[in-house]
Amino acid sequence: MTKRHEPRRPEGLLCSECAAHLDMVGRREVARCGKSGEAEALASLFKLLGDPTRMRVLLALAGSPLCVCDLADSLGMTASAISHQLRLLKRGGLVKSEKSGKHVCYSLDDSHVYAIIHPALEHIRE
Amino acid sequence: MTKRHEPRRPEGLLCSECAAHLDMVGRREVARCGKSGEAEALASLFKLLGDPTRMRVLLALAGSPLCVCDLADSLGMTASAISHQLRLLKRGGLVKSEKSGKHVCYSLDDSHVYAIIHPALEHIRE
DNA sequence: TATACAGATGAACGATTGAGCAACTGTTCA
DNA sequence: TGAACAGTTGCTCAATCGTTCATCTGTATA
Repeated sequence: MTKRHEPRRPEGLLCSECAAHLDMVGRREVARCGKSGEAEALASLFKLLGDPTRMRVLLALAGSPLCVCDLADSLGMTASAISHQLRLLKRGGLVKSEKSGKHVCYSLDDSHVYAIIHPALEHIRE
Repeated sequence: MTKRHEPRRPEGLLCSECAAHLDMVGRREVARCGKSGEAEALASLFKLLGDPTRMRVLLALAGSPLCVCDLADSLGMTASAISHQLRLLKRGGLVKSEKSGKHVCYSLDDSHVYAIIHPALEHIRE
């Protein structure tokens, strides 16, 4: 006989009640904001996420905070290119930086990033 | 004495248990996918969302399905411009179309769209 | 102080892209 | 049939964007 325990929830899924709630609230609020001028702000946020280099930077930082040269090494790009993109990500409030001696350590600034990327991941996996 | 009822949940928020679960799973999965080649697919999905015209189209369609000329009217653009963007959105699996006589009716193709836009909305509202 | 390294920044180049125009297809209605 | 309308598509152009290169600042080490 199996022991009584918390019901196992499939990874990445919410309980049906919460999923329905999230879905309903999401639809209503998304449809409503079409009337106000938030479309442009949304678009520029997504544009920030819509570049392969910047996305790879964000995913790397989702693993752990990294300095510019580590990012450049692991992505196989110049530090200059990475620095340019980090500047945009920082201006958009997606990453923050902390100076420590000669290095500058970057990390994600906003847990919303996970909440945005995760459903997108489910979309591209169809 | 107040009647016993479902606890009122603030709009747009999940119960704390589900929120924590979603957050945890989100972080883990997002960090992990950095290693596989999904960054490019994610970026091209977000690039699709990263244009003001396309975002306004999506938000309009979140309200209700619309034909091209209605979209063009309500957004103050030519049908050609809208059609060009709808083509991209359709190719990306974000909208679907249904022909009905002279008109072509477009609607959102994926409920993930809400799940992606909603947290983004919370981000830009800080 | 001199050297080396991490990072930032501005200019410039090549590539991409959104919108407009014109031409075209397909449907409706007189 | 023919006119009118809805929508699509190829072409073009101006604007935007990402990367590279050269240069500059600031910090650590010899």
